[in-house]
Amino acid sequence: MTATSTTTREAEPTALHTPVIDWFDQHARDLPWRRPEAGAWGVMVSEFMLQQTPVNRVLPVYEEWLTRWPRPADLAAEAAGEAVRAWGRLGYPRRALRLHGAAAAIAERHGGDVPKDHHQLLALPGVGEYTAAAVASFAYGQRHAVLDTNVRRVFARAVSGSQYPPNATTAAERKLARMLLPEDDTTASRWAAATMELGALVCTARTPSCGGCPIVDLCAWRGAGSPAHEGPPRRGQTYAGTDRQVRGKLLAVLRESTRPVERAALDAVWHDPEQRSRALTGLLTDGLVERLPDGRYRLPGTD
DNA sequence: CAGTCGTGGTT
DNA sequence: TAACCAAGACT
Repeated sequence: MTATSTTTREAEPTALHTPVIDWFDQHARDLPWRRPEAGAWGVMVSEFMLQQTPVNRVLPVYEEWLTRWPRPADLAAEAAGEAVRAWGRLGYPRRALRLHGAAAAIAERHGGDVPKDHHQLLALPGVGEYTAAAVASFAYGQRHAVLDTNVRRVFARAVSGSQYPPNATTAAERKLARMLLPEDDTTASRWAAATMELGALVCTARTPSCGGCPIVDLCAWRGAGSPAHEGPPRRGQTYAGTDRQVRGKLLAVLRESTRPVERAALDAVWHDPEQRSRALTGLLTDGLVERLPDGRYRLPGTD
């Protein structure tokens, strides 16, 4: 026997794998981007949409996009403004612009196929550390540490014994995630999806369902008596009255209009002229809005 | 590294 | 009801 009798009471890193993956086999949601027919492009589209937007709101828009633009080249052939319009009310519409840009880069540089290489993925607009790892892992079955907010919370609790992870991803978290990663690609990919799902369904931020957790007996946070988060409040951003709200209102007008709109129509969305102007300038700078020679406005490239 | 960037459901 | 939260990226 490999007598790995440790003197500590810490579980072996691999002790978490089987219960979490078995739980995933039983409880994984049947999401469209997890089905084989989704392909790498489906996975990539879903990852963009899921950046800061809940699954339930993504589902219908995802279906629309994949039906309308089944391949990256299909999206790349459209005006960027069409992507912004089809983004609907998912929020953070710059993601639509970036996804359109990623599709164009894939069409031009990668022969129309979502690249498999992690470094090439990272080079695409809108693809950061998380999304590159997620696409490589979920679409191509590669072995990557996939650190999203769910996984970070699961690790913070189960391993580090904290209620919440740090505000920003730390080097220590990356190191831990790599240490916990199963050796073979297939299991690692499964592990990534399973830990994410566990965080989304059981080990939730507000009120975790520890009764249904497959690793509750191994959880360091539970073992410590579920201590409350220490330190300053983790976030706090009001939305009402911010430039973001004004930008949202402006863009909503343009999204819903097939035709270019007059400046007056945009001015009607907000009372404060200064903030209005600042928001519109920001949208123009970001490339989310286009100003025509006649002074009207529209989503970029739309007729 | 902290600020910015949408939107809507839940507590 | 105000605050929190949701598969982040970018500057």
